[in-house]
Amino acid sequence: MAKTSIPVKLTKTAVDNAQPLVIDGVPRQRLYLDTELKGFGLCVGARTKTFFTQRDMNGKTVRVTIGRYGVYIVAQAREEARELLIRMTKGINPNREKEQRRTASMTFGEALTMHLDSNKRRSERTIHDYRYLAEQYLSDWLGRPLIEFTRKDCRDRHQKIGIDHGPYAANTAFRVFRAAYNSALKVHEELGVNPTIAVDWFPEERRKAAIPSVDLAAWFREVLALPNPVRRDYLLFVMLTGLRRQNAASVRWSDVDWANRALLVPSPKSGRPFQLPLSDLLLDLLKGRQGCEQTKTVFADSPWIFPADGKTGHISEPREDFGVSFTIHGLRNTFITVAESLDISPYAIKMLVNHSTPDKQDVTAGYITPELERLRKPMQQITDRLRALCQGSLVTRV
DNA sequence: TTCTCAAGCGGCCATTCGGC
DNA sequence: GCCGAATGGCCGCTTGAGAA
Repeated sequence: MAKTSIPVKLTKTAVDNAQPLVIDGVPRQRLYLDTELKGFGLCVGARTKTFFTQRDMNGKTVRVTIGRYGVYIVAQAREEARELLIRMTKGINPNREKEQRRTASMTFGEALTMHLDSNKRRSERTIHDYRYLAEQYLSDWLGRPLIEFTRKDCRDRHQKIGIDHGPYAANTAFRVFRAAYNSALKVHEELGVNPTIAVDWFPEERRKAAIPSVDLAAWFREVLALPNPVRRDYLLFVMLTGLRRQNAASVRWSDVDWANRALLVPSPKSGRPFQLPLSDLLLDLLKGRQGCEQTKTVFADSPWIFPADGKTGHISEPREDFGVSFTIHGLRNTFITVAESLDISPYAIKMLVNHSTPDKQDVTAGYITPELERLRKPMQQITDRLRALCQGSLVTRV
């Protein structure tokens, strides 16, 4: 069997010639142990040659890395090894020392730099925002070692920022601190639990961009006046289904279950395919699309309900010059807002808009057919309310 | 679409273990 | 003290959930 360690006088020539062990064509580490200075050696891997020292301490072998060949020449490594061995003889474990030094010295600023410099791709905007937040709200913490921060420090500072600058500033500033700390924690396990665990986060309102109910009638009139029927029907479809815009844009005729009056959404963001009940108005809309001249002629072979010229073959980001300002996602928010204004359970709303629910992990059941009938009534209620709002008949009551 | 965060995976390397 | 093997951690990469 090939030896994994070889006694040799470590010289430049010996190190240059040192090769890793190769078993079945796979390179494995091989140790070259110096015959001149006991405890000094070279670890040769597939790509690197690393000097080390090794000595038994308290019954266990402690091996300390000196550095890579190329950075160190043999003489420098041997000298370093000699010093390390002297200290190890005195009972000092250099690995423990190294660990403690690293932990004790890394500051919040360094951790933040490490976090932002990591190989994860981040936009310029993100980097700018993180730096701004750290310098704006935690500037006096940047030079402080992470190991010094306590849970009380984090909790108190978060509260103070909240009072001085508002809850959103406090939360975002501490998200930055948390991320930087967690990055450091990947390197320094000794840092322990992230002290932001003690932060009493301020509640945040989810930003919504629903079309105000008073504007819905005007919006509806503008939609009906659109010259392109595909765009017109797409906007109404998003509003009436509450689907995410990509899911709505990519629905196919084969996704429509006419018999069960349902639409299959095969790949929503949640990952779980689900069936959405189709209200009367949605069925009418889809039948209208089927009967449309454009569908029968120009897009006769298209699998898409909202076909378009272009790479995907279906509609993409329609931008219309509307009097009523809105976004496509805002139509989904409008659906949710209207649903919330009705006497519909939060669970049913979550199911309808495909948000995560407590039973989310149950993906083995496939499509959620048992939910379909339970959701049919609330879906019809939402559609009826949206129709009334669009026709302007409920504006004064909502 | 963009971003954070978490988790999984494989390859490689630093460190530890245990027998001699 | 030496030696071979095992272990565990780091790194790069990918994927996916969730939020906005």
